[in-house]
Amino acid sequence: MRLSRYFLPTLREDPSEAETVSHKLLLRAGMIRKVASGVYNFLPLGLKALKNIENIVRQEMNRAGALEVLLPLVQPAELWLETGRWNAYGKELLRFKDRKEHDFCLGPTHEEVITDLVRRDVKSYRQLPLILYQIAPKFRDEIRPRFGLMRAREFIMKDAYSFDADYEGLDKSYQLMYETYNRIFSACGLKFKAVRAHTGAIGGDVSHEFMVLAETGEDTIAVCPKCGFAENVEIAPAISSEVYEPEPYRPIEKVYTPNVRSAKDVADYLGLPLKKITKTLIYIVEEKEPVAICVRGDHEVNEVKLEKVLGGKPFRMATEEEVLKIVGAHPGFIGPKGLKMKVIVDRSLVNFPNFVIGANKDEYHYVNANLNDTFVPDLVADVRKAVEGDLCPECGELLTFMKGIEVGHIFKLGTKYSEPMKATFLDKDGTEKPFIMGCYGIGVSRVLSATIEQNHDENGIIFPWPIAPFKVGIISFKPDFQEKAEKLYQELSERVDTLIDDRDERPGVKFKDLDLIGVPLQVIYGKSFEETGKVEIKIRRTGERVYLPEEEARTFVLSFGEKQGEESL
RNA sequence: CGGGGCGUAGCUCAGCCUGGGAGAGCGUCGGCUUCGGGAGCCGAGUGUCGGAGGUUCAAAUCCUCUCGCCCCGACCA
Repeated sequence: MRLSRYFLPTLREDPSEAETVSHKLLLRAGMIRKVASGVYNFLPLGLKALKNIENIVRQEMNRAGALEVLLPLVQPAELWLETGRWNAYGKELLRFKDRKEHDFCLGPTHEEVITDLVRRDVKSYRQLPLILYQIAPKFRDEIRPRFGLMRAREFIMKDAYSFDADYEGLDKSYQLMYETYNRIFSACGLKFKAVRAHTGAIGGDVSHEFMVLAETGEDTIAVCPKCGFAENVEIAPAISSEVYEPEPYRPIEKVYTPNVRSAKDVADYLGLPLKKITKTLIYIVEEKEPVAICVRGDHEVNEVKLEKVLGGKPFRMATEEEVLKIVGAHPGFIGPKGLKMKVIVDRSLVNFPNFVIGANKDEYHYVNANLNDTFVPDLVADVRKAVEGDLCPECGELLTFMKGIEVGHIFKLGTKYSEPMKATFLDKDGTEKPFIMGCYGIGVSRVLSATIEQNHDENGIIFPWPIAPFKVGIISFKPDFQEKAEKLYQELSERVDTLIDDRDERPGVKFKDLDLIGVPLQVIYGKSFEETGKVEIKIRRTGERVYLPEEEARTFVLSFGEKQGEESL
């Protein structure tokens, strides 16, 4: 591509609307432009990168035997009524009426549509297993779209659905997709981790998330450096490495603690370590029964675990008013002693000597509380989030924590959709059975964001070779070199996406733009070519420069690409 | 949904407190010079000051309403 004929509106300054690196760089590199909150245009450069990701995904899905389809963005309410999600799905589901006053929605996901498709035309176990996928826009009316493509309302997703005759088949399909996802993200040249995860609203019992590792990730994952254990902290068991030293028994004592509501305030006020101050949180289960949860001041309640402990019943945290009404004291002064409700304590309080609890009276706490002495809990359970210093539940090694961006999620659905939608087939034994389903998503446009979060420096994007919209950029500084640069451009263009900056711009501008848009290799016809006849090749990622005669430069570029391709597989 | 902030040239932003001429830098267009890291000089164009209403002799500026965008939070006490 000739830059003089390309549409590449790069920005020198950070747009004021962007906060995160990937958002800023996507805008500055002229890859995307905002149309509305959480809704974006893809410009030629951005689309090219997106297509590269899509094609990697497509290639690997096809290799796995999945078949590509295209499902509609607009979906009728009828299908969603069948599964009950028309009402169950919140405001994220954008609903509207057509001219005939029929209800429709924009598809945030496609389980209903695909299940409908398959139930109409798949009738026999002989047609199974079947994996269908699409790469298409989705719309979710997010509460708060943010970070550019990271959490957009309209975004590109690859979603796949597997249909099997039995659970053994589902296990196989799931395993196949798990391996395919590993191939996909490797082929993209990303550093990532597959972790066990919470199944969430989509349901099912097993799920894995694929996390691109980046400091700015919104998820935290716990990884064991020894045995390979990896889980989202949303579900990771919390096993403390701490051993509590026994302390002499001290009688419980009520102390005056004015205006200290947070655990940290109480710790500072009493001159005790934060962990000695326990927090008691009041939850309302099924909108009627209050339940108290007790954790150490340096720990946090994990609501995913809590949900399990509470038997999957719906619950929420009590409001300040409710706490006052039920307990008679404000949040911050709540404690388990004398509470007239079910009390669940985190197991980190077992054998924890002489801790502090709220006194259920404003401005007062108890010190020297002890489990089973000061109060007897109804249940001791793991209800906290795992933290630094906790141990691997499988091998006992210290866990490592890292941040990740969720780019893929795979689920076993079972019959969650096939049953209510009466999607059945005739099995070998002549009986009618619901399909056993799985679903597998990749946030394609989010992968682009995540790629940039993981691969950038102060000068701009550093695209991994497979995703780079252009692999090579050619710059020449003297009119005399133009012809030679042009010839190399022609040759390289036959093999890889090549950009030649033929604009009448100053060198600085050309360098800055090539750096900004993340072209992996820059071929420069400048000083070195004039003096020695060798072109200069700059490797964007390392800043390394090599000087080669033109012939060798050509093979260098091509073999560089192949090498990158191999490394990423 | 709660809180905060912003909306002025294509972009980044000043001007608003304390009412009176709509501005700067970058970009764009023309010219000269320059040519290895977002050059210099000369010249040119550039605006419903988000929108509506109000106060006033006079509103980007004060008041009311409204729309849009961004950030933080959505109860970890």
